[in-house]
Amino acid sequence: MAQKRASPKRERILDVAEELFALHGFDGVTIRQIAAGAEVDVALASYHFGKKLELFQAVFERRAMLLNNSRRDALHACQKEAGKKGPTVEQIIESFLRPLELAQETGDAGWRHYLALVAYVNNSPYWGPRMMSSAFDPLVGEYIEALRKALPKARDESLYWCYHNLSGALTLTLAQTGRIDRLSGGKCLSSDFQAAYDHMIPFVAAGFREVCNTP
Amino acid sequence: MAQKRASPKRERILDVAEELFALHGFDGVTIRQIAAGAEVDVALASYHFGKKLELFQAVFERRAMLLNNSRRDALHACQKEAGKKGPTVEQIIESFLRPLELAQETGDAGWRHYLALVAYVNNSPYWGPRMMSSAFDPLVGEYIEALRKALPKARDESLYWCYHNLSGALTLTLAQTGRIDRLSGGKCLSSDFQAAYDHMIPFVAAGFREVCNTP
DNA sequence: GTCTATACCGTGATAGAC
DNA sequence: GTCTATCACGGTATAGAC
Repeated sequence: MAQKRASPKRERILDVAEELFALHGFDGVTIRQIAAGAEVDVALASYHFGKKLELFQAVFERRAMLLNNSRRDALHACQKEAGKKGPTVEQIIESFLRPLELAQETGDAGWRHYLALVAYVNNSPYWGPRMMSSAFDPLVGEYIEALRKALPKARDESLYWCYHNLSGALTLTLAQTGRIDRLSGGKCLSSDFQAAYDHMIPFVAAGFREVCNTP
Repeated sequence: MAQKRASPKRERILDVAEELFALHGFDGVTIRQIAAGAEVDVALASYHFGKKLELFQAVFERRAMLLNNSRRDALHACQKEAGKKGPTVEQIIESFLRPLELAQETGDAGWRHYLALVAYVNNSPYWGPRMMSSAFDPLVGEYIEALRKALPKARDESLYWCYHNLSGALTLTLAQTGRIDRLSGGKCLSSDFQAAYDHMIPFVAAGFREVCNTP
């Protein structure tokens, strides 16, 4: 059933599937739409990936490791730079979010689509528990530990709920719904990631401090 | 094609559709599943609601007005209580969130499902722009105005981005994905709405102050 | 007016021939 | 790797029972 090596058509299937799944969800997309978008025969998707679900998982996993790596690098870099006293809350949040901004602002639209797909999965009561934890929670655990060090008085529950708030704000940003465009009458744009993170980082850091600086 | 009066089967269709749409999204649910869940004939859904899309909209709209009303009441109550100087950021956020907690903690599971559906819609790049703005943005505008009064130095963009962060944190809470349960090793529960809002309110209020107290 | 049984017809996932 | 056939399922319309 197909090797894992990169063939151009195989990659095109993944690219198109990524975009369509991000926009319409797993059930809102048909193999035929994907095949048409990639300009390949319907059957080639099953040839390379097997069932529709397996294609979905392949799309989800393709960039997960890359993302985890660049985040881990950013976290370790800021820890190294901060020395023994450890990084501040802002620095930690920054190292969590900026790798996403970098990915989104590559010319490669694929990263934007992929991150919208992660938003879909993370917010889904069906897919969330099935796919998010295994792919991302190990590294999130490292972030929580770094935050605990920066906020030594924090209760565990507070740390997790604050992370939950961060994750939610981030998820809505990744989803690219354009709602803020309308609400603000065009003053803010969903596509303006830099503005999103510039506002999110101090917002979230202040939230962590407020909630986690009391034992 | 049917009047709007309440018939028991009609309500059951709405209830089941609400739950299934919230869990699986529009395309992940079939009319037949809904009919089976409601123990009615397949054709009854089209009899009462017409096309699948219209059923979806009927579900979405059924509780939207009720929700807006209880929020508006809460906002006006806190404004009245605060007098001429106006309510604090905390009080405004509280009046935005607590009505949801009340709804979720009714015995009526319908409200939990409905709010999970709102989370699905709000986070969807497809449905979000089509359904959220018309239903909820007018009242959100009132909230923004109240916040502007409490944060007179704020730039417009900052207010909107902060609201976006609030909306994201809230959305993930409404979605009930159970991810925090795993991540925290059971210390926090998606189903514990009181804990969620108790942590969200100070978190968000501090974020607004941090980002919006500079011109 | 409310509801059921059934039929229609398009579409989708997938297997198997080539 | 590609093309085609299969077969189940889904949305919806219709006819008529209660």
